[in-house]
Amino acid sequence: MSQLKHVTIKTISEVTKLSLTTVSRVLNGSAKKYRISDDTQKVVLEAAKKLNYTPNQAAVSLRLSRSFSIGLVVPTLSNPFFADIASIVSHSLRTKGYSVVLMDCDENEATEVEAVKLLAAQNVEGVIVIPSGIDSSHINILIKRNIPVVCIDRYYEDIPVSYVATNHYTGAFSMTEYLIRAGHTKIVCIQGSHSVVANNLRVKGYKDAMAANKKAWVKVVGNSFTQDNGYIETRLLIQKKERPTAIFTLSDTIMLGALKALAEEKLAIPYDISLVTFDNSSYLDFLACPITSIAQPVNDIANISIKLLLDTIKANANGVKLDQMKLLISPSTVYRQSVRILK
Amino acid sequence: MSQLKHVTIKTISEVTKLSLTTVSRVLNGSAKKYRISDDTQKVVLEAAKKLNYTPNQAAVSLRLSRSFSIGLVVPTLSNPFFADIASIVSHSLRTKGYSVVLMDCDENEATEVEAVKLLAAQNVEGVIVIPSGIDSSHINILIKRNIPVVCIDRYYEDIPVSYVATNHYTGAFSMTEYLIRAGHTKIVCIQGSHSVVANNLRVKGYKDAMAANKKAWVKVVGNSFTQDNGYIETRLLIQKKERPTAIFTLSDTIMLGALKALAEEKLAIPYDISLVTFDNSSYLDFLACPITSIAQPVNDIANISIKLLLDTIKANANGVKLDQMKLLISPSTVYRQSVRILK
DNA sequence: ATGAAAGCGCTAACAT
DNA sequence: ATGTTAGCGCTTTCAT
Repeated sequence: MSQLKHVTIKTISEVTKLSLTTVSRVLNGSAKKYRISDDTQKVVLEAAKKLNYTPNQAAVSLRLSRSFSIGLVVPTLSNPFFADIASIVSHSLRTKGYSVVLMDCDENEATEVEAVKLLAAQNVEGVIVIPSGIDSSHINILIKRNIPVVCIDRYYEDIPVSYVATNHYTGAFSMTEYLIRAGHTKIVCIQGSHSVVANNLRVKGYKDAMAANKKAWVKVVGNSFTQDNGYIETRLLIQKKERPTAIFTLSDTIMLGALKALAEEKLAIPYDISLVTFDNSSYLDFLACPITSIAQPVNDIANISIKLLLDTIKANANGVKLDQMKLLISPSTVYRQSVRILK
Repeated sequence: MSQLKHVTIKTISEVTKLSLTTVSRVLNGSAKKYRISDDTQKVVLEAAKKLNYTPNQAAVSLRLSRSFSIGLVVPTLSNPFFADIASIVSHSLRTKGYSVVLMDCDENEATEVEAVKLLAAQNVEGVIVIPSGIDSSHINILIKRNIPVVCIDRYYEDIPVSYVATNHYTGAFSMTEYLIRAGHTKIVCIQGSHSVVANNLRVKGYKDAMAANKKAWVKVVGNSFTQDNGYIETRLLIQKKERPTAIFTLSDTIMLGALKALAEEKLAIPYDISLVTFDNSSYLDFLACPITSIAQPVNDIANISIKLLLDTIKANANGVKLDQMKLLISPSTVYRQSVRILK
């Protein structure tokens, strides 16, 4: 290790002939609290600057038992929805004095468990997690250690952790009703993975809307949030003699697959078949036929989660236990030209 | 602070009636090195598990003067290219025992400077940065503190920092030649921001290819990596009497704007005009006309950067100074149906 | 095979 | 207005 000797407050104390305490006080901004003279402050500050001093965070953390860092656990940043949230979270927490330790779990539950354990060991002051699975035992490690947790998007049934998510149910419900109002009766829903709560809520929204409007032709197909799934299911659907009049894909990835299948069969949207989706990626506007979509309220979700987490941390520090919050943020619908009005 | 007393090695030492030293040795895996008996090991391990012990990273860091963390500075995760890199970096570094501290700078240079300073204060062992600007002084803070740095995508002319990037020049060059070989003569290039090195290299690739093939009709327009820019420039271009036969947009965002302008004027790709782009977002396959594109080698870039950084860290620890590396990774071209063969 | 003790860099009682 | 000192949790040299 040929590192040049680190500059510490001790170095500065020697150089300035002042005590460690005084140097420390000046350097961490509690100078006026201890009425340290302007002259002294100046001497210390100058020495610090000249020596290029930076505090050793490990020492501060150890001393204060605070890490000034917050964990962010995401399934994968390849998903733009998660990436957008990570972007806001990282950026916003930094302005509040926290570093963000990122854990990308590659959509793997086992990886997520490891990630959470690592965060616990690092004594993060809180963690925001977008869970990949349904098992909550690893989250319990955090709870037991009294580390505040906020879930985004997906949540656990069995533990009292606050969460904020899109109101998937009302989103899917209102989109389905929109199709029904437009005169569609044979509306099929291509879903993502059943092990994802968000998916199931969307499916329920679709089903309930169909039931509420006395539509008998209820059909849910598919099993994953992939283009392949959208492609395969759509191919199967359009081959049947009783072809749906509208397709509701539960994600943009699924939608892309559906699009490909429709194009291959030369079916035009919305003339031959209507198509709506969930996510509202920015390219929807620029497709051959711009696709109507439910838009998740990413900004609100990220900002509310941060506020919730920081509030919990603060309450915790004061020995107060905050109630679990369940916040469902209403998504908006972006109407484009992919739905044919049949009546 | 109503925290329950933390479990430390001291707790375990008291419970097991063994010394701190022994407990520490067992817990950090150096048991056999000190020939600690199996019985003792078992006792310690069991107590640790029962008490739910996790080491205090701050203490370890302080003691070892190692942080086990690496900084990742990105302009914004809203850009899928950066998000993909962040995903791989976070995931891969964790398997190598490092945490990743994420700094999303919101494409703001001042924010980036702050971010870098924070990373320095945290004693990260290295940092991977995708620079937002061209000023390098903040990076010098890291260099001075002997913290290894690797740049991705963009780099600094004036400091000897290793970097890895797409070979923007050859990518644009070969794409342009492809258009020329297809018989195009009036090829226009819609560029992004001139303050971005990657942009300028792409422009140069385009120009050089045109020159190498003696094409006089060389035209570069535009000034930012946005849909608006693509839209506006394309509207202007197609209004002219001497309309280009092909448009080369230097990013997918720009391309989306171009697409919109073309659709509004009912110009069909590739029949009325050909279109190629740079980035290769996954939706290109599903557009009305699938668009031919240069694909950045994200995986290679991320993995090579990581290797480079870790090698530098290792060398550093041994007092060796590694040479600056400049790695340009060749992008690939994904051919789709957006180019009309004119000869 | 196990332990005692020093010290990493910092902060905060507790002096004065 | 400034200084002395103990200690946060851990690793490691040096003993035994």
